[in-house]
Amino acid sequence: MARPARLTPAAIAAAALRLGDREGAAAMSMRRIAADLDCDPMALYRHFADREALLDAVADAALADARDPGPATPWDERVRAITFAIRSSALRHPGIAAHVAARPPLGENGRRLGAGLFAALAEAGLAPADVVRSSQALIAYLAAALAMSVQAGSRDARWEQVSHAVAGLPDGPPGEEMFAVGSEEQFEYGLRLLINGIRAEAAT
Amino acid sequence: MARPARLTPAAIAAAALRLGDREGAAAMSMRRIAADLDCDPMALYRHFADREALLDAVADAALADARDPGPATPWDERVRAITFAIRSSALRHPGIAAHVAARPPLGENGRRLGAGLFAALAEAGLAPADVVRSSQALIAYLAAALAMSVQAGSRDARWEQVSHAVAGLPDGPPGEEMFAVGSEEQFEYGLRLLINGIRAEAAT
DNA sequence: CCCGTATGTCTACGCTGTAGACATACGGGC
DNA sequence: GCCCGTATGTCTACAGCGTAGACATACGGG
Repeated sequence: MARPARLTPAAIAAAALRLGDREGAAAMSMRRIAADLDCDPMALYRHFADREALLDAVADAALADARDPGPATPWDERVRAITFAIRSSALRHPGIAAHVAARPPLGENGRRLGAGLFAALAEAGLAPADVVRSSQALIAYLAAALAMSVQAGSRDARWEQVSHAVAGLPDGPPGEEMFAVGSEEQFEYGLRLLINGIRAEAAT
Repeated sequence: MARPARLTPAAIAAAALRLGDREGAAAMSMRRIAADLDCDPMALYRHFADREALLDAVADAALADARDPGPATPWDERVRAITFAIRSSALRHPGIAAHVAARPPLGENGRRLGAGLFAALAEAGLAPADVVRSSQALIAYLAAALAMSVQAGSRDARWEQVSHAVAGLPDGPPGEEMFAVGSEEQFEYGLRLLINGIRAEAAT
């Protein structure tokens, strides 16, 4: 990657994101990112306090194309849409999906999507305190499902082992998606549980 | 810590757990653990394939005192009990709670508690496939809530900033627990959403 | 008694994040 | 036009990490 005229936080984050996509999460070290930008590793510290701050920016950059359908959409569909948008944006960059999941959404995109979630839940008729609690439950679920999706693809797919071990099933063929942990279908099921729970809560 | 007569996986995990409790997650390096056991770092590799495997054992050890109330308890209370037990066991060891959250529960204790969860959900009347899906949704939520609890205590409590930023509230006094993200009350709220969602699902 | 295996030790390699001193380039005030 | 303060990038160096590979020792069964 050619070096830009001047380094900026956005350019650095974008370069790191591409690097992570291309070579995996482990490649996103300060030295490696700097090499990709053809600059000194220490130059990055002029723009980010530390590696953690840089990765936060990368995580937010990964959410740039996640869209909130806006207030015209019914609240439950909007919640679904925002949640799925975050999920698929993050999964498009598996290298940093784990980081997206592990960090509070403090960047520009995170705040934008969070605001949409708040608005949708308020429209559902929840009390303000429950709006906060519900959205955090949703984000928590989303984050963990994301982390599992990423892990399921790597290592030895150990989550499948869990289902087998716990269910006491034989270790034969897994019956396909029954144990596809990070799958979209699995994700959607849990999301439905939460949305139905929210609907019930709003009705009281 | 005195060195045991012979190193065993259990002894190593226990020592690492104590070390993590005493000096924080960052202290659980192979070198530091070995120093605590008064042995060579490489000796640990005779008992664990790599650091990751060792931390898995530590995470499982942290769940040793989490209890499943057993089949006599109604399914929803049992789900609550197991989930809370895992949460509080993990929080008792904040140094490794993040690791508990990030790893599939493949250890002895993890399987035991997972089996309890499966049994409770089956008793709720869910189809087998939905038992798996629901339990994974619960575990996902639990894991993320755990991770947030731990983070909330460290760094700069940035999750609170999220609520403020997204809600567009002034940065004045936080109104106490309204934004206490990893709090037990927040956790319980999300858990109730899920359990109510499960109940609804089981009714169909 | 002896040998194979299990266990622990030592050294070394390549990597990490980042502190601190230094060079350079730029933009506004005289 | 010059000059200086600040912003930006570079260099060196340090302490720490996980762990590969060769080596020593200790133990239990034939």
